[in-house]
Amino acid sequence: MAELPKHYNPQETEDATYARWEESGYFNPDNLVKDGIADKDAEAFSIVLPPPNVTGTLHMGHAAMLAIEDTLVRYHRMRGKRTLWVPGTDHAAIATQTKVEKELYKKEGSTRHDLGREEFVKRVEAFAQESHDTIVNQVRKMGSSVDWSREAYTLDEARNVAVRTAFKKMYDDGLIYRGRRIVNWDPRMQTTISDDEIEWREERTNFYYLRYGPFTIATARPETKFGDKYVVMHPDDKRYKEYQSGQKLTLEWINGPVEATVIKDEAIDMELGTGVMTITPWHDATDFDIAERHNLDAEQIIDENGKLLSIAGELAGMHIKKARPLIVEKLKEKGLLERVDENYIHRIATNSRGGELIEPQIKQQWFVDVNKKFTLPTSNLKDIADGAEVTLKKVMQMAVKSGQIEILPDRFEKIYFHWIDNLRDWNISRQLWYGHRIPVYYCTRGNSEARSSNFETGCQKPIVSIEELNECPNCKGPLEQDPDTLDTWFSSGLWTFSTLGWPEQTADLDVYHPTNLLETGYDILFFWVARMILMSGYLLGDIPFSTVYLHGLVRDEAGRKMSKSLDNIIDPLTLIEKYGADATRLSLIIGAAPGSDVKLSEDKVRGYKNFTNKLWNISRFLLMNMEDYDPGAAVSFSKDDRAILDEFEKLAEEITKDIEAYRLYLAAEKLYHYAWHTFADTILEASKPVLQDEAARAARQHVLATTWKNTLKLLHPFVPFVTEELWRTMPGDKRDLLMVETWPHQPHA
RNA sequence: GGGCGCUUAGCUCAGUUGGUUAGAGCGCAGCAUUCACAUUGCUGAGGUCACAGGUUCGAAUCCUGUAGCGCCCACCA
Repeated sequence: MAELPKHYNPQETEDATYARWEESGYFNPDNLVKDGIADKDAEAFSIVLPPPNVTGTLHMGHAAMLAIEDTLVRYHRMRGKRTLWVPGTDHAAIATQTKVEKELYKKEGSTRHDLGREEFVKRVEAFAQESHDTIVNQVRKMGSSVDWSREAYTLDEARNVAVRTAFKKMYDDGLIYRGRRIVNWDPRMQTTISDDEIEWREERTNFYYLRYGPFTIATARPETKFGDKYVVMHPDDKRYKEYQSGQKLTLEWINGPVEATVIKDEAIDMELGTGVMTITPWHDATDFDIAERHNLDAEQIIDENGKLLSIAGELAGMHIKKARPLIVEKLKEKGLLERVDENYIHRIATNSRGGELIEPQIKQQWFVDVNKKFTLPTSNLKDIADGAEVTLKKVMQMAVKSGQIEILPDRFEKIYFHWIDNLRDWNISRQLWYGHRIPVYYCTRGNSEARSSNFETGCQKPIVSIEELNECPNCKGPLEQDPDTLDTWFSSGLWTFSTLGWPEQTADLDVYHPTNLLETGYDILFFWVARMILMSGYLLGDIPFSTVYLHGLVRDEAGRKMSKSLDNIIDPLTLIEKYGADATRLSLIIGAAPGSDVKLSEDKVRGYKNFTNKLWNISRFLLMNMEDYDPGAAVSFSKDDRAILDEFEKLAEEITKDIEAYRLYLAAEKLYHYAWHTFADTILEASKPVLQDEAARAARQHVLATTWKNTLKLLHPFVPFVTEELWRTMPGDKRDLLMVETWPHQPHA
């Protein structure tokens, strides 16, 4: 038996250990079955890796995610289950495209339009590939036991088929429609974004009270007011009962007299200001809704670059930022400005990916209708019968309300329901070039404005196709594909089953779907988790996973978010190099209850590095006292021997319970305490004289060897590298790899 | 405006359905040096469990209120 070095040096062994795991093939459950490690009809345990964005490198949040998921996966694998963890990456359309556009502008001074669509997409693909390789390397460094043979990308060929299939089915069921609606337009990125991608900020601005005929109206955005020709008040407002709905008034406005129409609508807050407002349906969501209800005209004031249109008269062509003070000046001159409130707090919408101001615009876009009824032919959803008529909203609600999906911590279930209650139709089209192109074609024969026509008859209808089309299937005429791409979450929503082969009815889909667990950050509960429930519910009539485990954010030691501007980012790879992957993993698991943020400091990681060294030295001590150990010899245990074995049994039971209940932080802490302060400080110290005693030595050797081996098993999911390395040195019966050893406690036995 | 959460030792956090003197890690103080490990061991100091009421034989734990911090949602023009 070789003697171990005095200290544990993770750098020397981690990569080789990972290579041994990978070469064994046991990350792939098919091999577990083939080699008899898992029974061929053993229970399955499957999770998908939330695919990291190919926008660069992994951060501490990813490291936390990998640590938690790998711990659970390794536990279930040791429990003898057919365990599958599917890896992959996400094309993250808007984030990736923005990143490449920025670099392009910085390095070459050119825009995507200078390159053209095809060339630009090539550049993005090259960047994505590079990021992908970096990410894959980092995933390995963390020790993640993912099945690389099943790796997927949200934008690869197989996923494209899934996306087009899903789109077509939804379109055919009337759940996807194209419509002119008010959307969130980012003038800088030149694309729309969904409601969820908006980040609201508060800003102190001037609030202008303007004379509008006999009324006073108020606005923070006078530059939108040129075209206002509807004046709206609440139907119950007694102050304005002399005005009738539909009544016309001629009054003096910014660029001369206008004919205004009185509208009565209950959306108006009588308490607020004067209780009267004018509306700008083209550039405000509330106003748009009012206009829709009363069938009013909408006029565009601001163009897609944020500049005023001809309606602004002499200010046409000017950017709204510049124009505002000039408009105010003009209003003042005309005597239309009554007063200004200078301390008004205005909420402004910005793009959460890039921070640019959002300018609402009316645009032709594709939407998913979340309130439209459809029939679910077959349903595995609890409380929804085969053939039931439901809506997407209802599917999302029922999956959680019925208890079929459990969200941890459970307070997020409330947040989830609240979000669904407020959910509006999902804008899925993006004016980006990187992403799944919308699988819709327009026949352009005799129809030069194909995309803006209303598609009533024949081949003037849009053609939705799973296969790529080159000519119109009706008239063989030329086709034009919709230039837009899909919201990245449309493809991510399919992730649990698109990675398993859907739309093919594969064996993987049969065995591993629904997945058991979805572990991700709480910040993407709506973006992703909800969309997966929607897609799986609709396309499969099933849940995508039965448990959702939401981890918190990894913050710096002062509790601040890690960000470039604060320069407080800790790179997981740096930590791994300095302290080892095991110490890094433990520091992200201990003290991290689901849903709560973790504060990370290097001190914490250093502490766990010491712990891995302690484990090393426990083994070292044991080996030094095992030269004459005969694992097969019959021994009789003393009372103390039995006490050690009993105590371990209790520990194993507790750890198992904690892991089953997703209390990883508790399990890890208990193991830490047991290994260090019970096994090393108490049991080993007490064993030193016992090992000197000829009569008691053999039994104690046996107790220490078996207990320590079992402790390594319990520890393995948390600190896989050091335990795997130590496993090689342990005497007695064992499998080659600790990774596929049997868990030392069977629950429900 | 609506909703949710947090507040326990200097710091980071446990405390699983209310039950004996409230725990851990880090940090701090003292002691120990060729013992598996100084990346160590032993000992110790340190808490009116945010505050005020209430329920109970018994409350860090349940209820009500207050304060501070944080998060989510929302069409106050």
